[in-house]
Order: sequence, then structure tokens, then C-alpha cells
Amino acid sequence: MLKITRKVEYALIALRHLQANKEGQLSSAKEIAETYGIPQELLAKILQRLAREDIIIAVKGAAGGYKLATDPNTINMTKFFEIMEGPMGIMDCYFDSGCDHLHGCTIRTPINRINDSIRSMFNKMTLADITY
Amino acid sequence: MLKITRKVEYALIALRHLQANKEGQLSSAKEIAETYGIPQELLAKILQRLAREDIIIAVKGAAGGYKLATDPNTINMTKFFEIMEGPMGIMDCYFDSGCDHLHGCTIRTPINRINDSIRSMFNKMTLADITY
DNA sequence: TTATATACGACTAAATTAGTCGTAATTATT
DNA sequence: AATAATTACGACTAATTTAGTCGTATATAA
Repeated sequence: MLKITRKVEYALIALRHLQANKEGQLSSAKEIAETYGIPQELLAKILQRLAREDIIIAVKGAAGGYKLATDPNTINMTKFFEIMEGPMGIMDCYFDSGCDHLHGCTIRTPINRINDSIRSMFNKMTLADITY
Repeated sequence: MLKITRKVEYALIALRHLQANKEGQLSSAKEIAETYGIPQELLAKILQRLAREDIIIAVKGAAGGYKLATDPNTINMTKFFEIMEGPMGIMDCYFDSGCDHLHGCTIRTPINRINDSIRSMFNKMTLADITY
């Protein structure tokens, strides 16, 4: 419970790496993977997703690579987690109502309060809090 | 990420059930499991753990069952989660330093800040916030 | 043309979580 | 004393999720 996955971990490491680059400088998946000992193919997929979501910009071809697309201050952590892993709720019923137990479920309301607390906490943090 | 497990979910449901009982009244694992559609053997193990940790009191034998051991206000959620699932850290390196990447790990400090925020948030909540 | 990149989906492997089963001990009831 | 209902507990299996690999296509600098 409450573990971040490697997808998120690797994404944060990569973003921090890109953040440290000079304006316009590119880093490839291979370079980052080798620097931190991350499986290259896995990191590649992660960077591809970040590029699809316009967190980073991909430059194709030889001498290509990635750079940040936006100021990391503009992306809050709730959004970031949801880009990486889908809806963030400590129980699925926060989003999804297809729950067998709903009839007699006595804990949904308090659970949702916890959920809101977590989301609001992460809403107040930006990527820059981690990558700087 | 950030999902609570069924172990925790079932434990909360059971505790809320016990909390609603009259002073001294017992509920068996079977009774609770049937009421909420929870697998009985699984719930039994969860209740056994709660009893071992003195969150609830077990009464053995026919007509036995469980009742709360303490005021739910006295148990904070960090402790509760850790009873149910072990150390609560969003990354293992918060507790465990056997990490290959530690040499070049650039995100440990910010991750630990997040961790502290989560723990402090749950430290301020008690079981009663959920079971009432 | 070649080498080095990104893009992406399908697949496999590993780890975690969920759930089941067998057996023992305890105790109220008959 | 026997029985039925209960807690206790570890070993096991099943299901789900997460992690990681592979194959193939496309783009581009050299």
C-alpha cells in the first residue's frame, strides 16, 4: 500500500535529469538508463508516455532525445501520478462504482475523505518540488 | 499506487461493525463476513491479527467472537496501516537501505519529504475518523 | 546507407495480493 | 462426555498487478 511504482520512480529520475540539462540540450533514453541503471526499454516506454502527454518533447532520429516541455512548476503531482498510473484513488470505488459490496458498504464516506486529503496534498505539490 | 488493500478495507469494515456493537457484545468472524460478503477465512485471519496487536479482544469457544479493545480514538492511522501491512513508505528506501541505485539516486530526498507528508497526515487521523 | 534515435504494441516474468485449506485448541450447550 | 461453534495459525494456491523484454516500424544525422 502507498508504494510508488517503478514507473513513477523512473519517470521522476528521468525528469530530474532533464531538468538539470541546459536549455535545449537533449538526453536519450539510453543515456539516462545507463546513468541510473534503469532497464532501457522500460525507461523508453515511460519517456514515450511523458512525451505523449506533453510533459517532455521528443526529438526523433539519430542525435535525438528528450527535453522538458514545460516548467516543472506547472505540473501538479496529482496530474503527474494520473498520467503515469491512471486514476489515483485509494479505493476503486472513488472513481468506479462497479462494486459488489456497495449495498452494505459502511466505509465509503470516510475512505473518500482520506482520498480527498491525499489528492489535495498532491495537488499542492508540483513536479518541481521533486525534480529540483 | 496509493491503493489500500483488501486486508485494510476488510479490517476497517470489521472495526466499524464492532464499534457499532453495544458495550461487551461480541461479533464472530462468520457473522461479520456474512453481513458484508467478505470471504470468511480471510476475514478471520485479519481479525486474528488485530487481536494479536490488541486492537480487538478475542473470546474463544462457542459463542465467542471479538470486541473492541480500545477507544478507536487512540489508534492513529499510520500505526493501523503498519499493523496491517508493515512499514508504510512510498518507496522501500525510506526504511530499507538495501537499494542498488543509491549511489546515483537523485530523488531520495524529495521522495522522503512526500513520505513524511503522508505519514504526518495519517498520524493526525485516528481509527475513529473512519469507524464513526 | 548506416547507425542511432523515438514509437508502440504484444508478450513474458516476477512480485504482490487475495483467497483457500487443513489442523489444533477452546468453550458453551446438550 | 460428546458436539458444535468458535478462535489460532501456517501452508498452500489463485488471481492480479507490476516489471521487464522483444519485435517491428519510422525518423534523421552523419
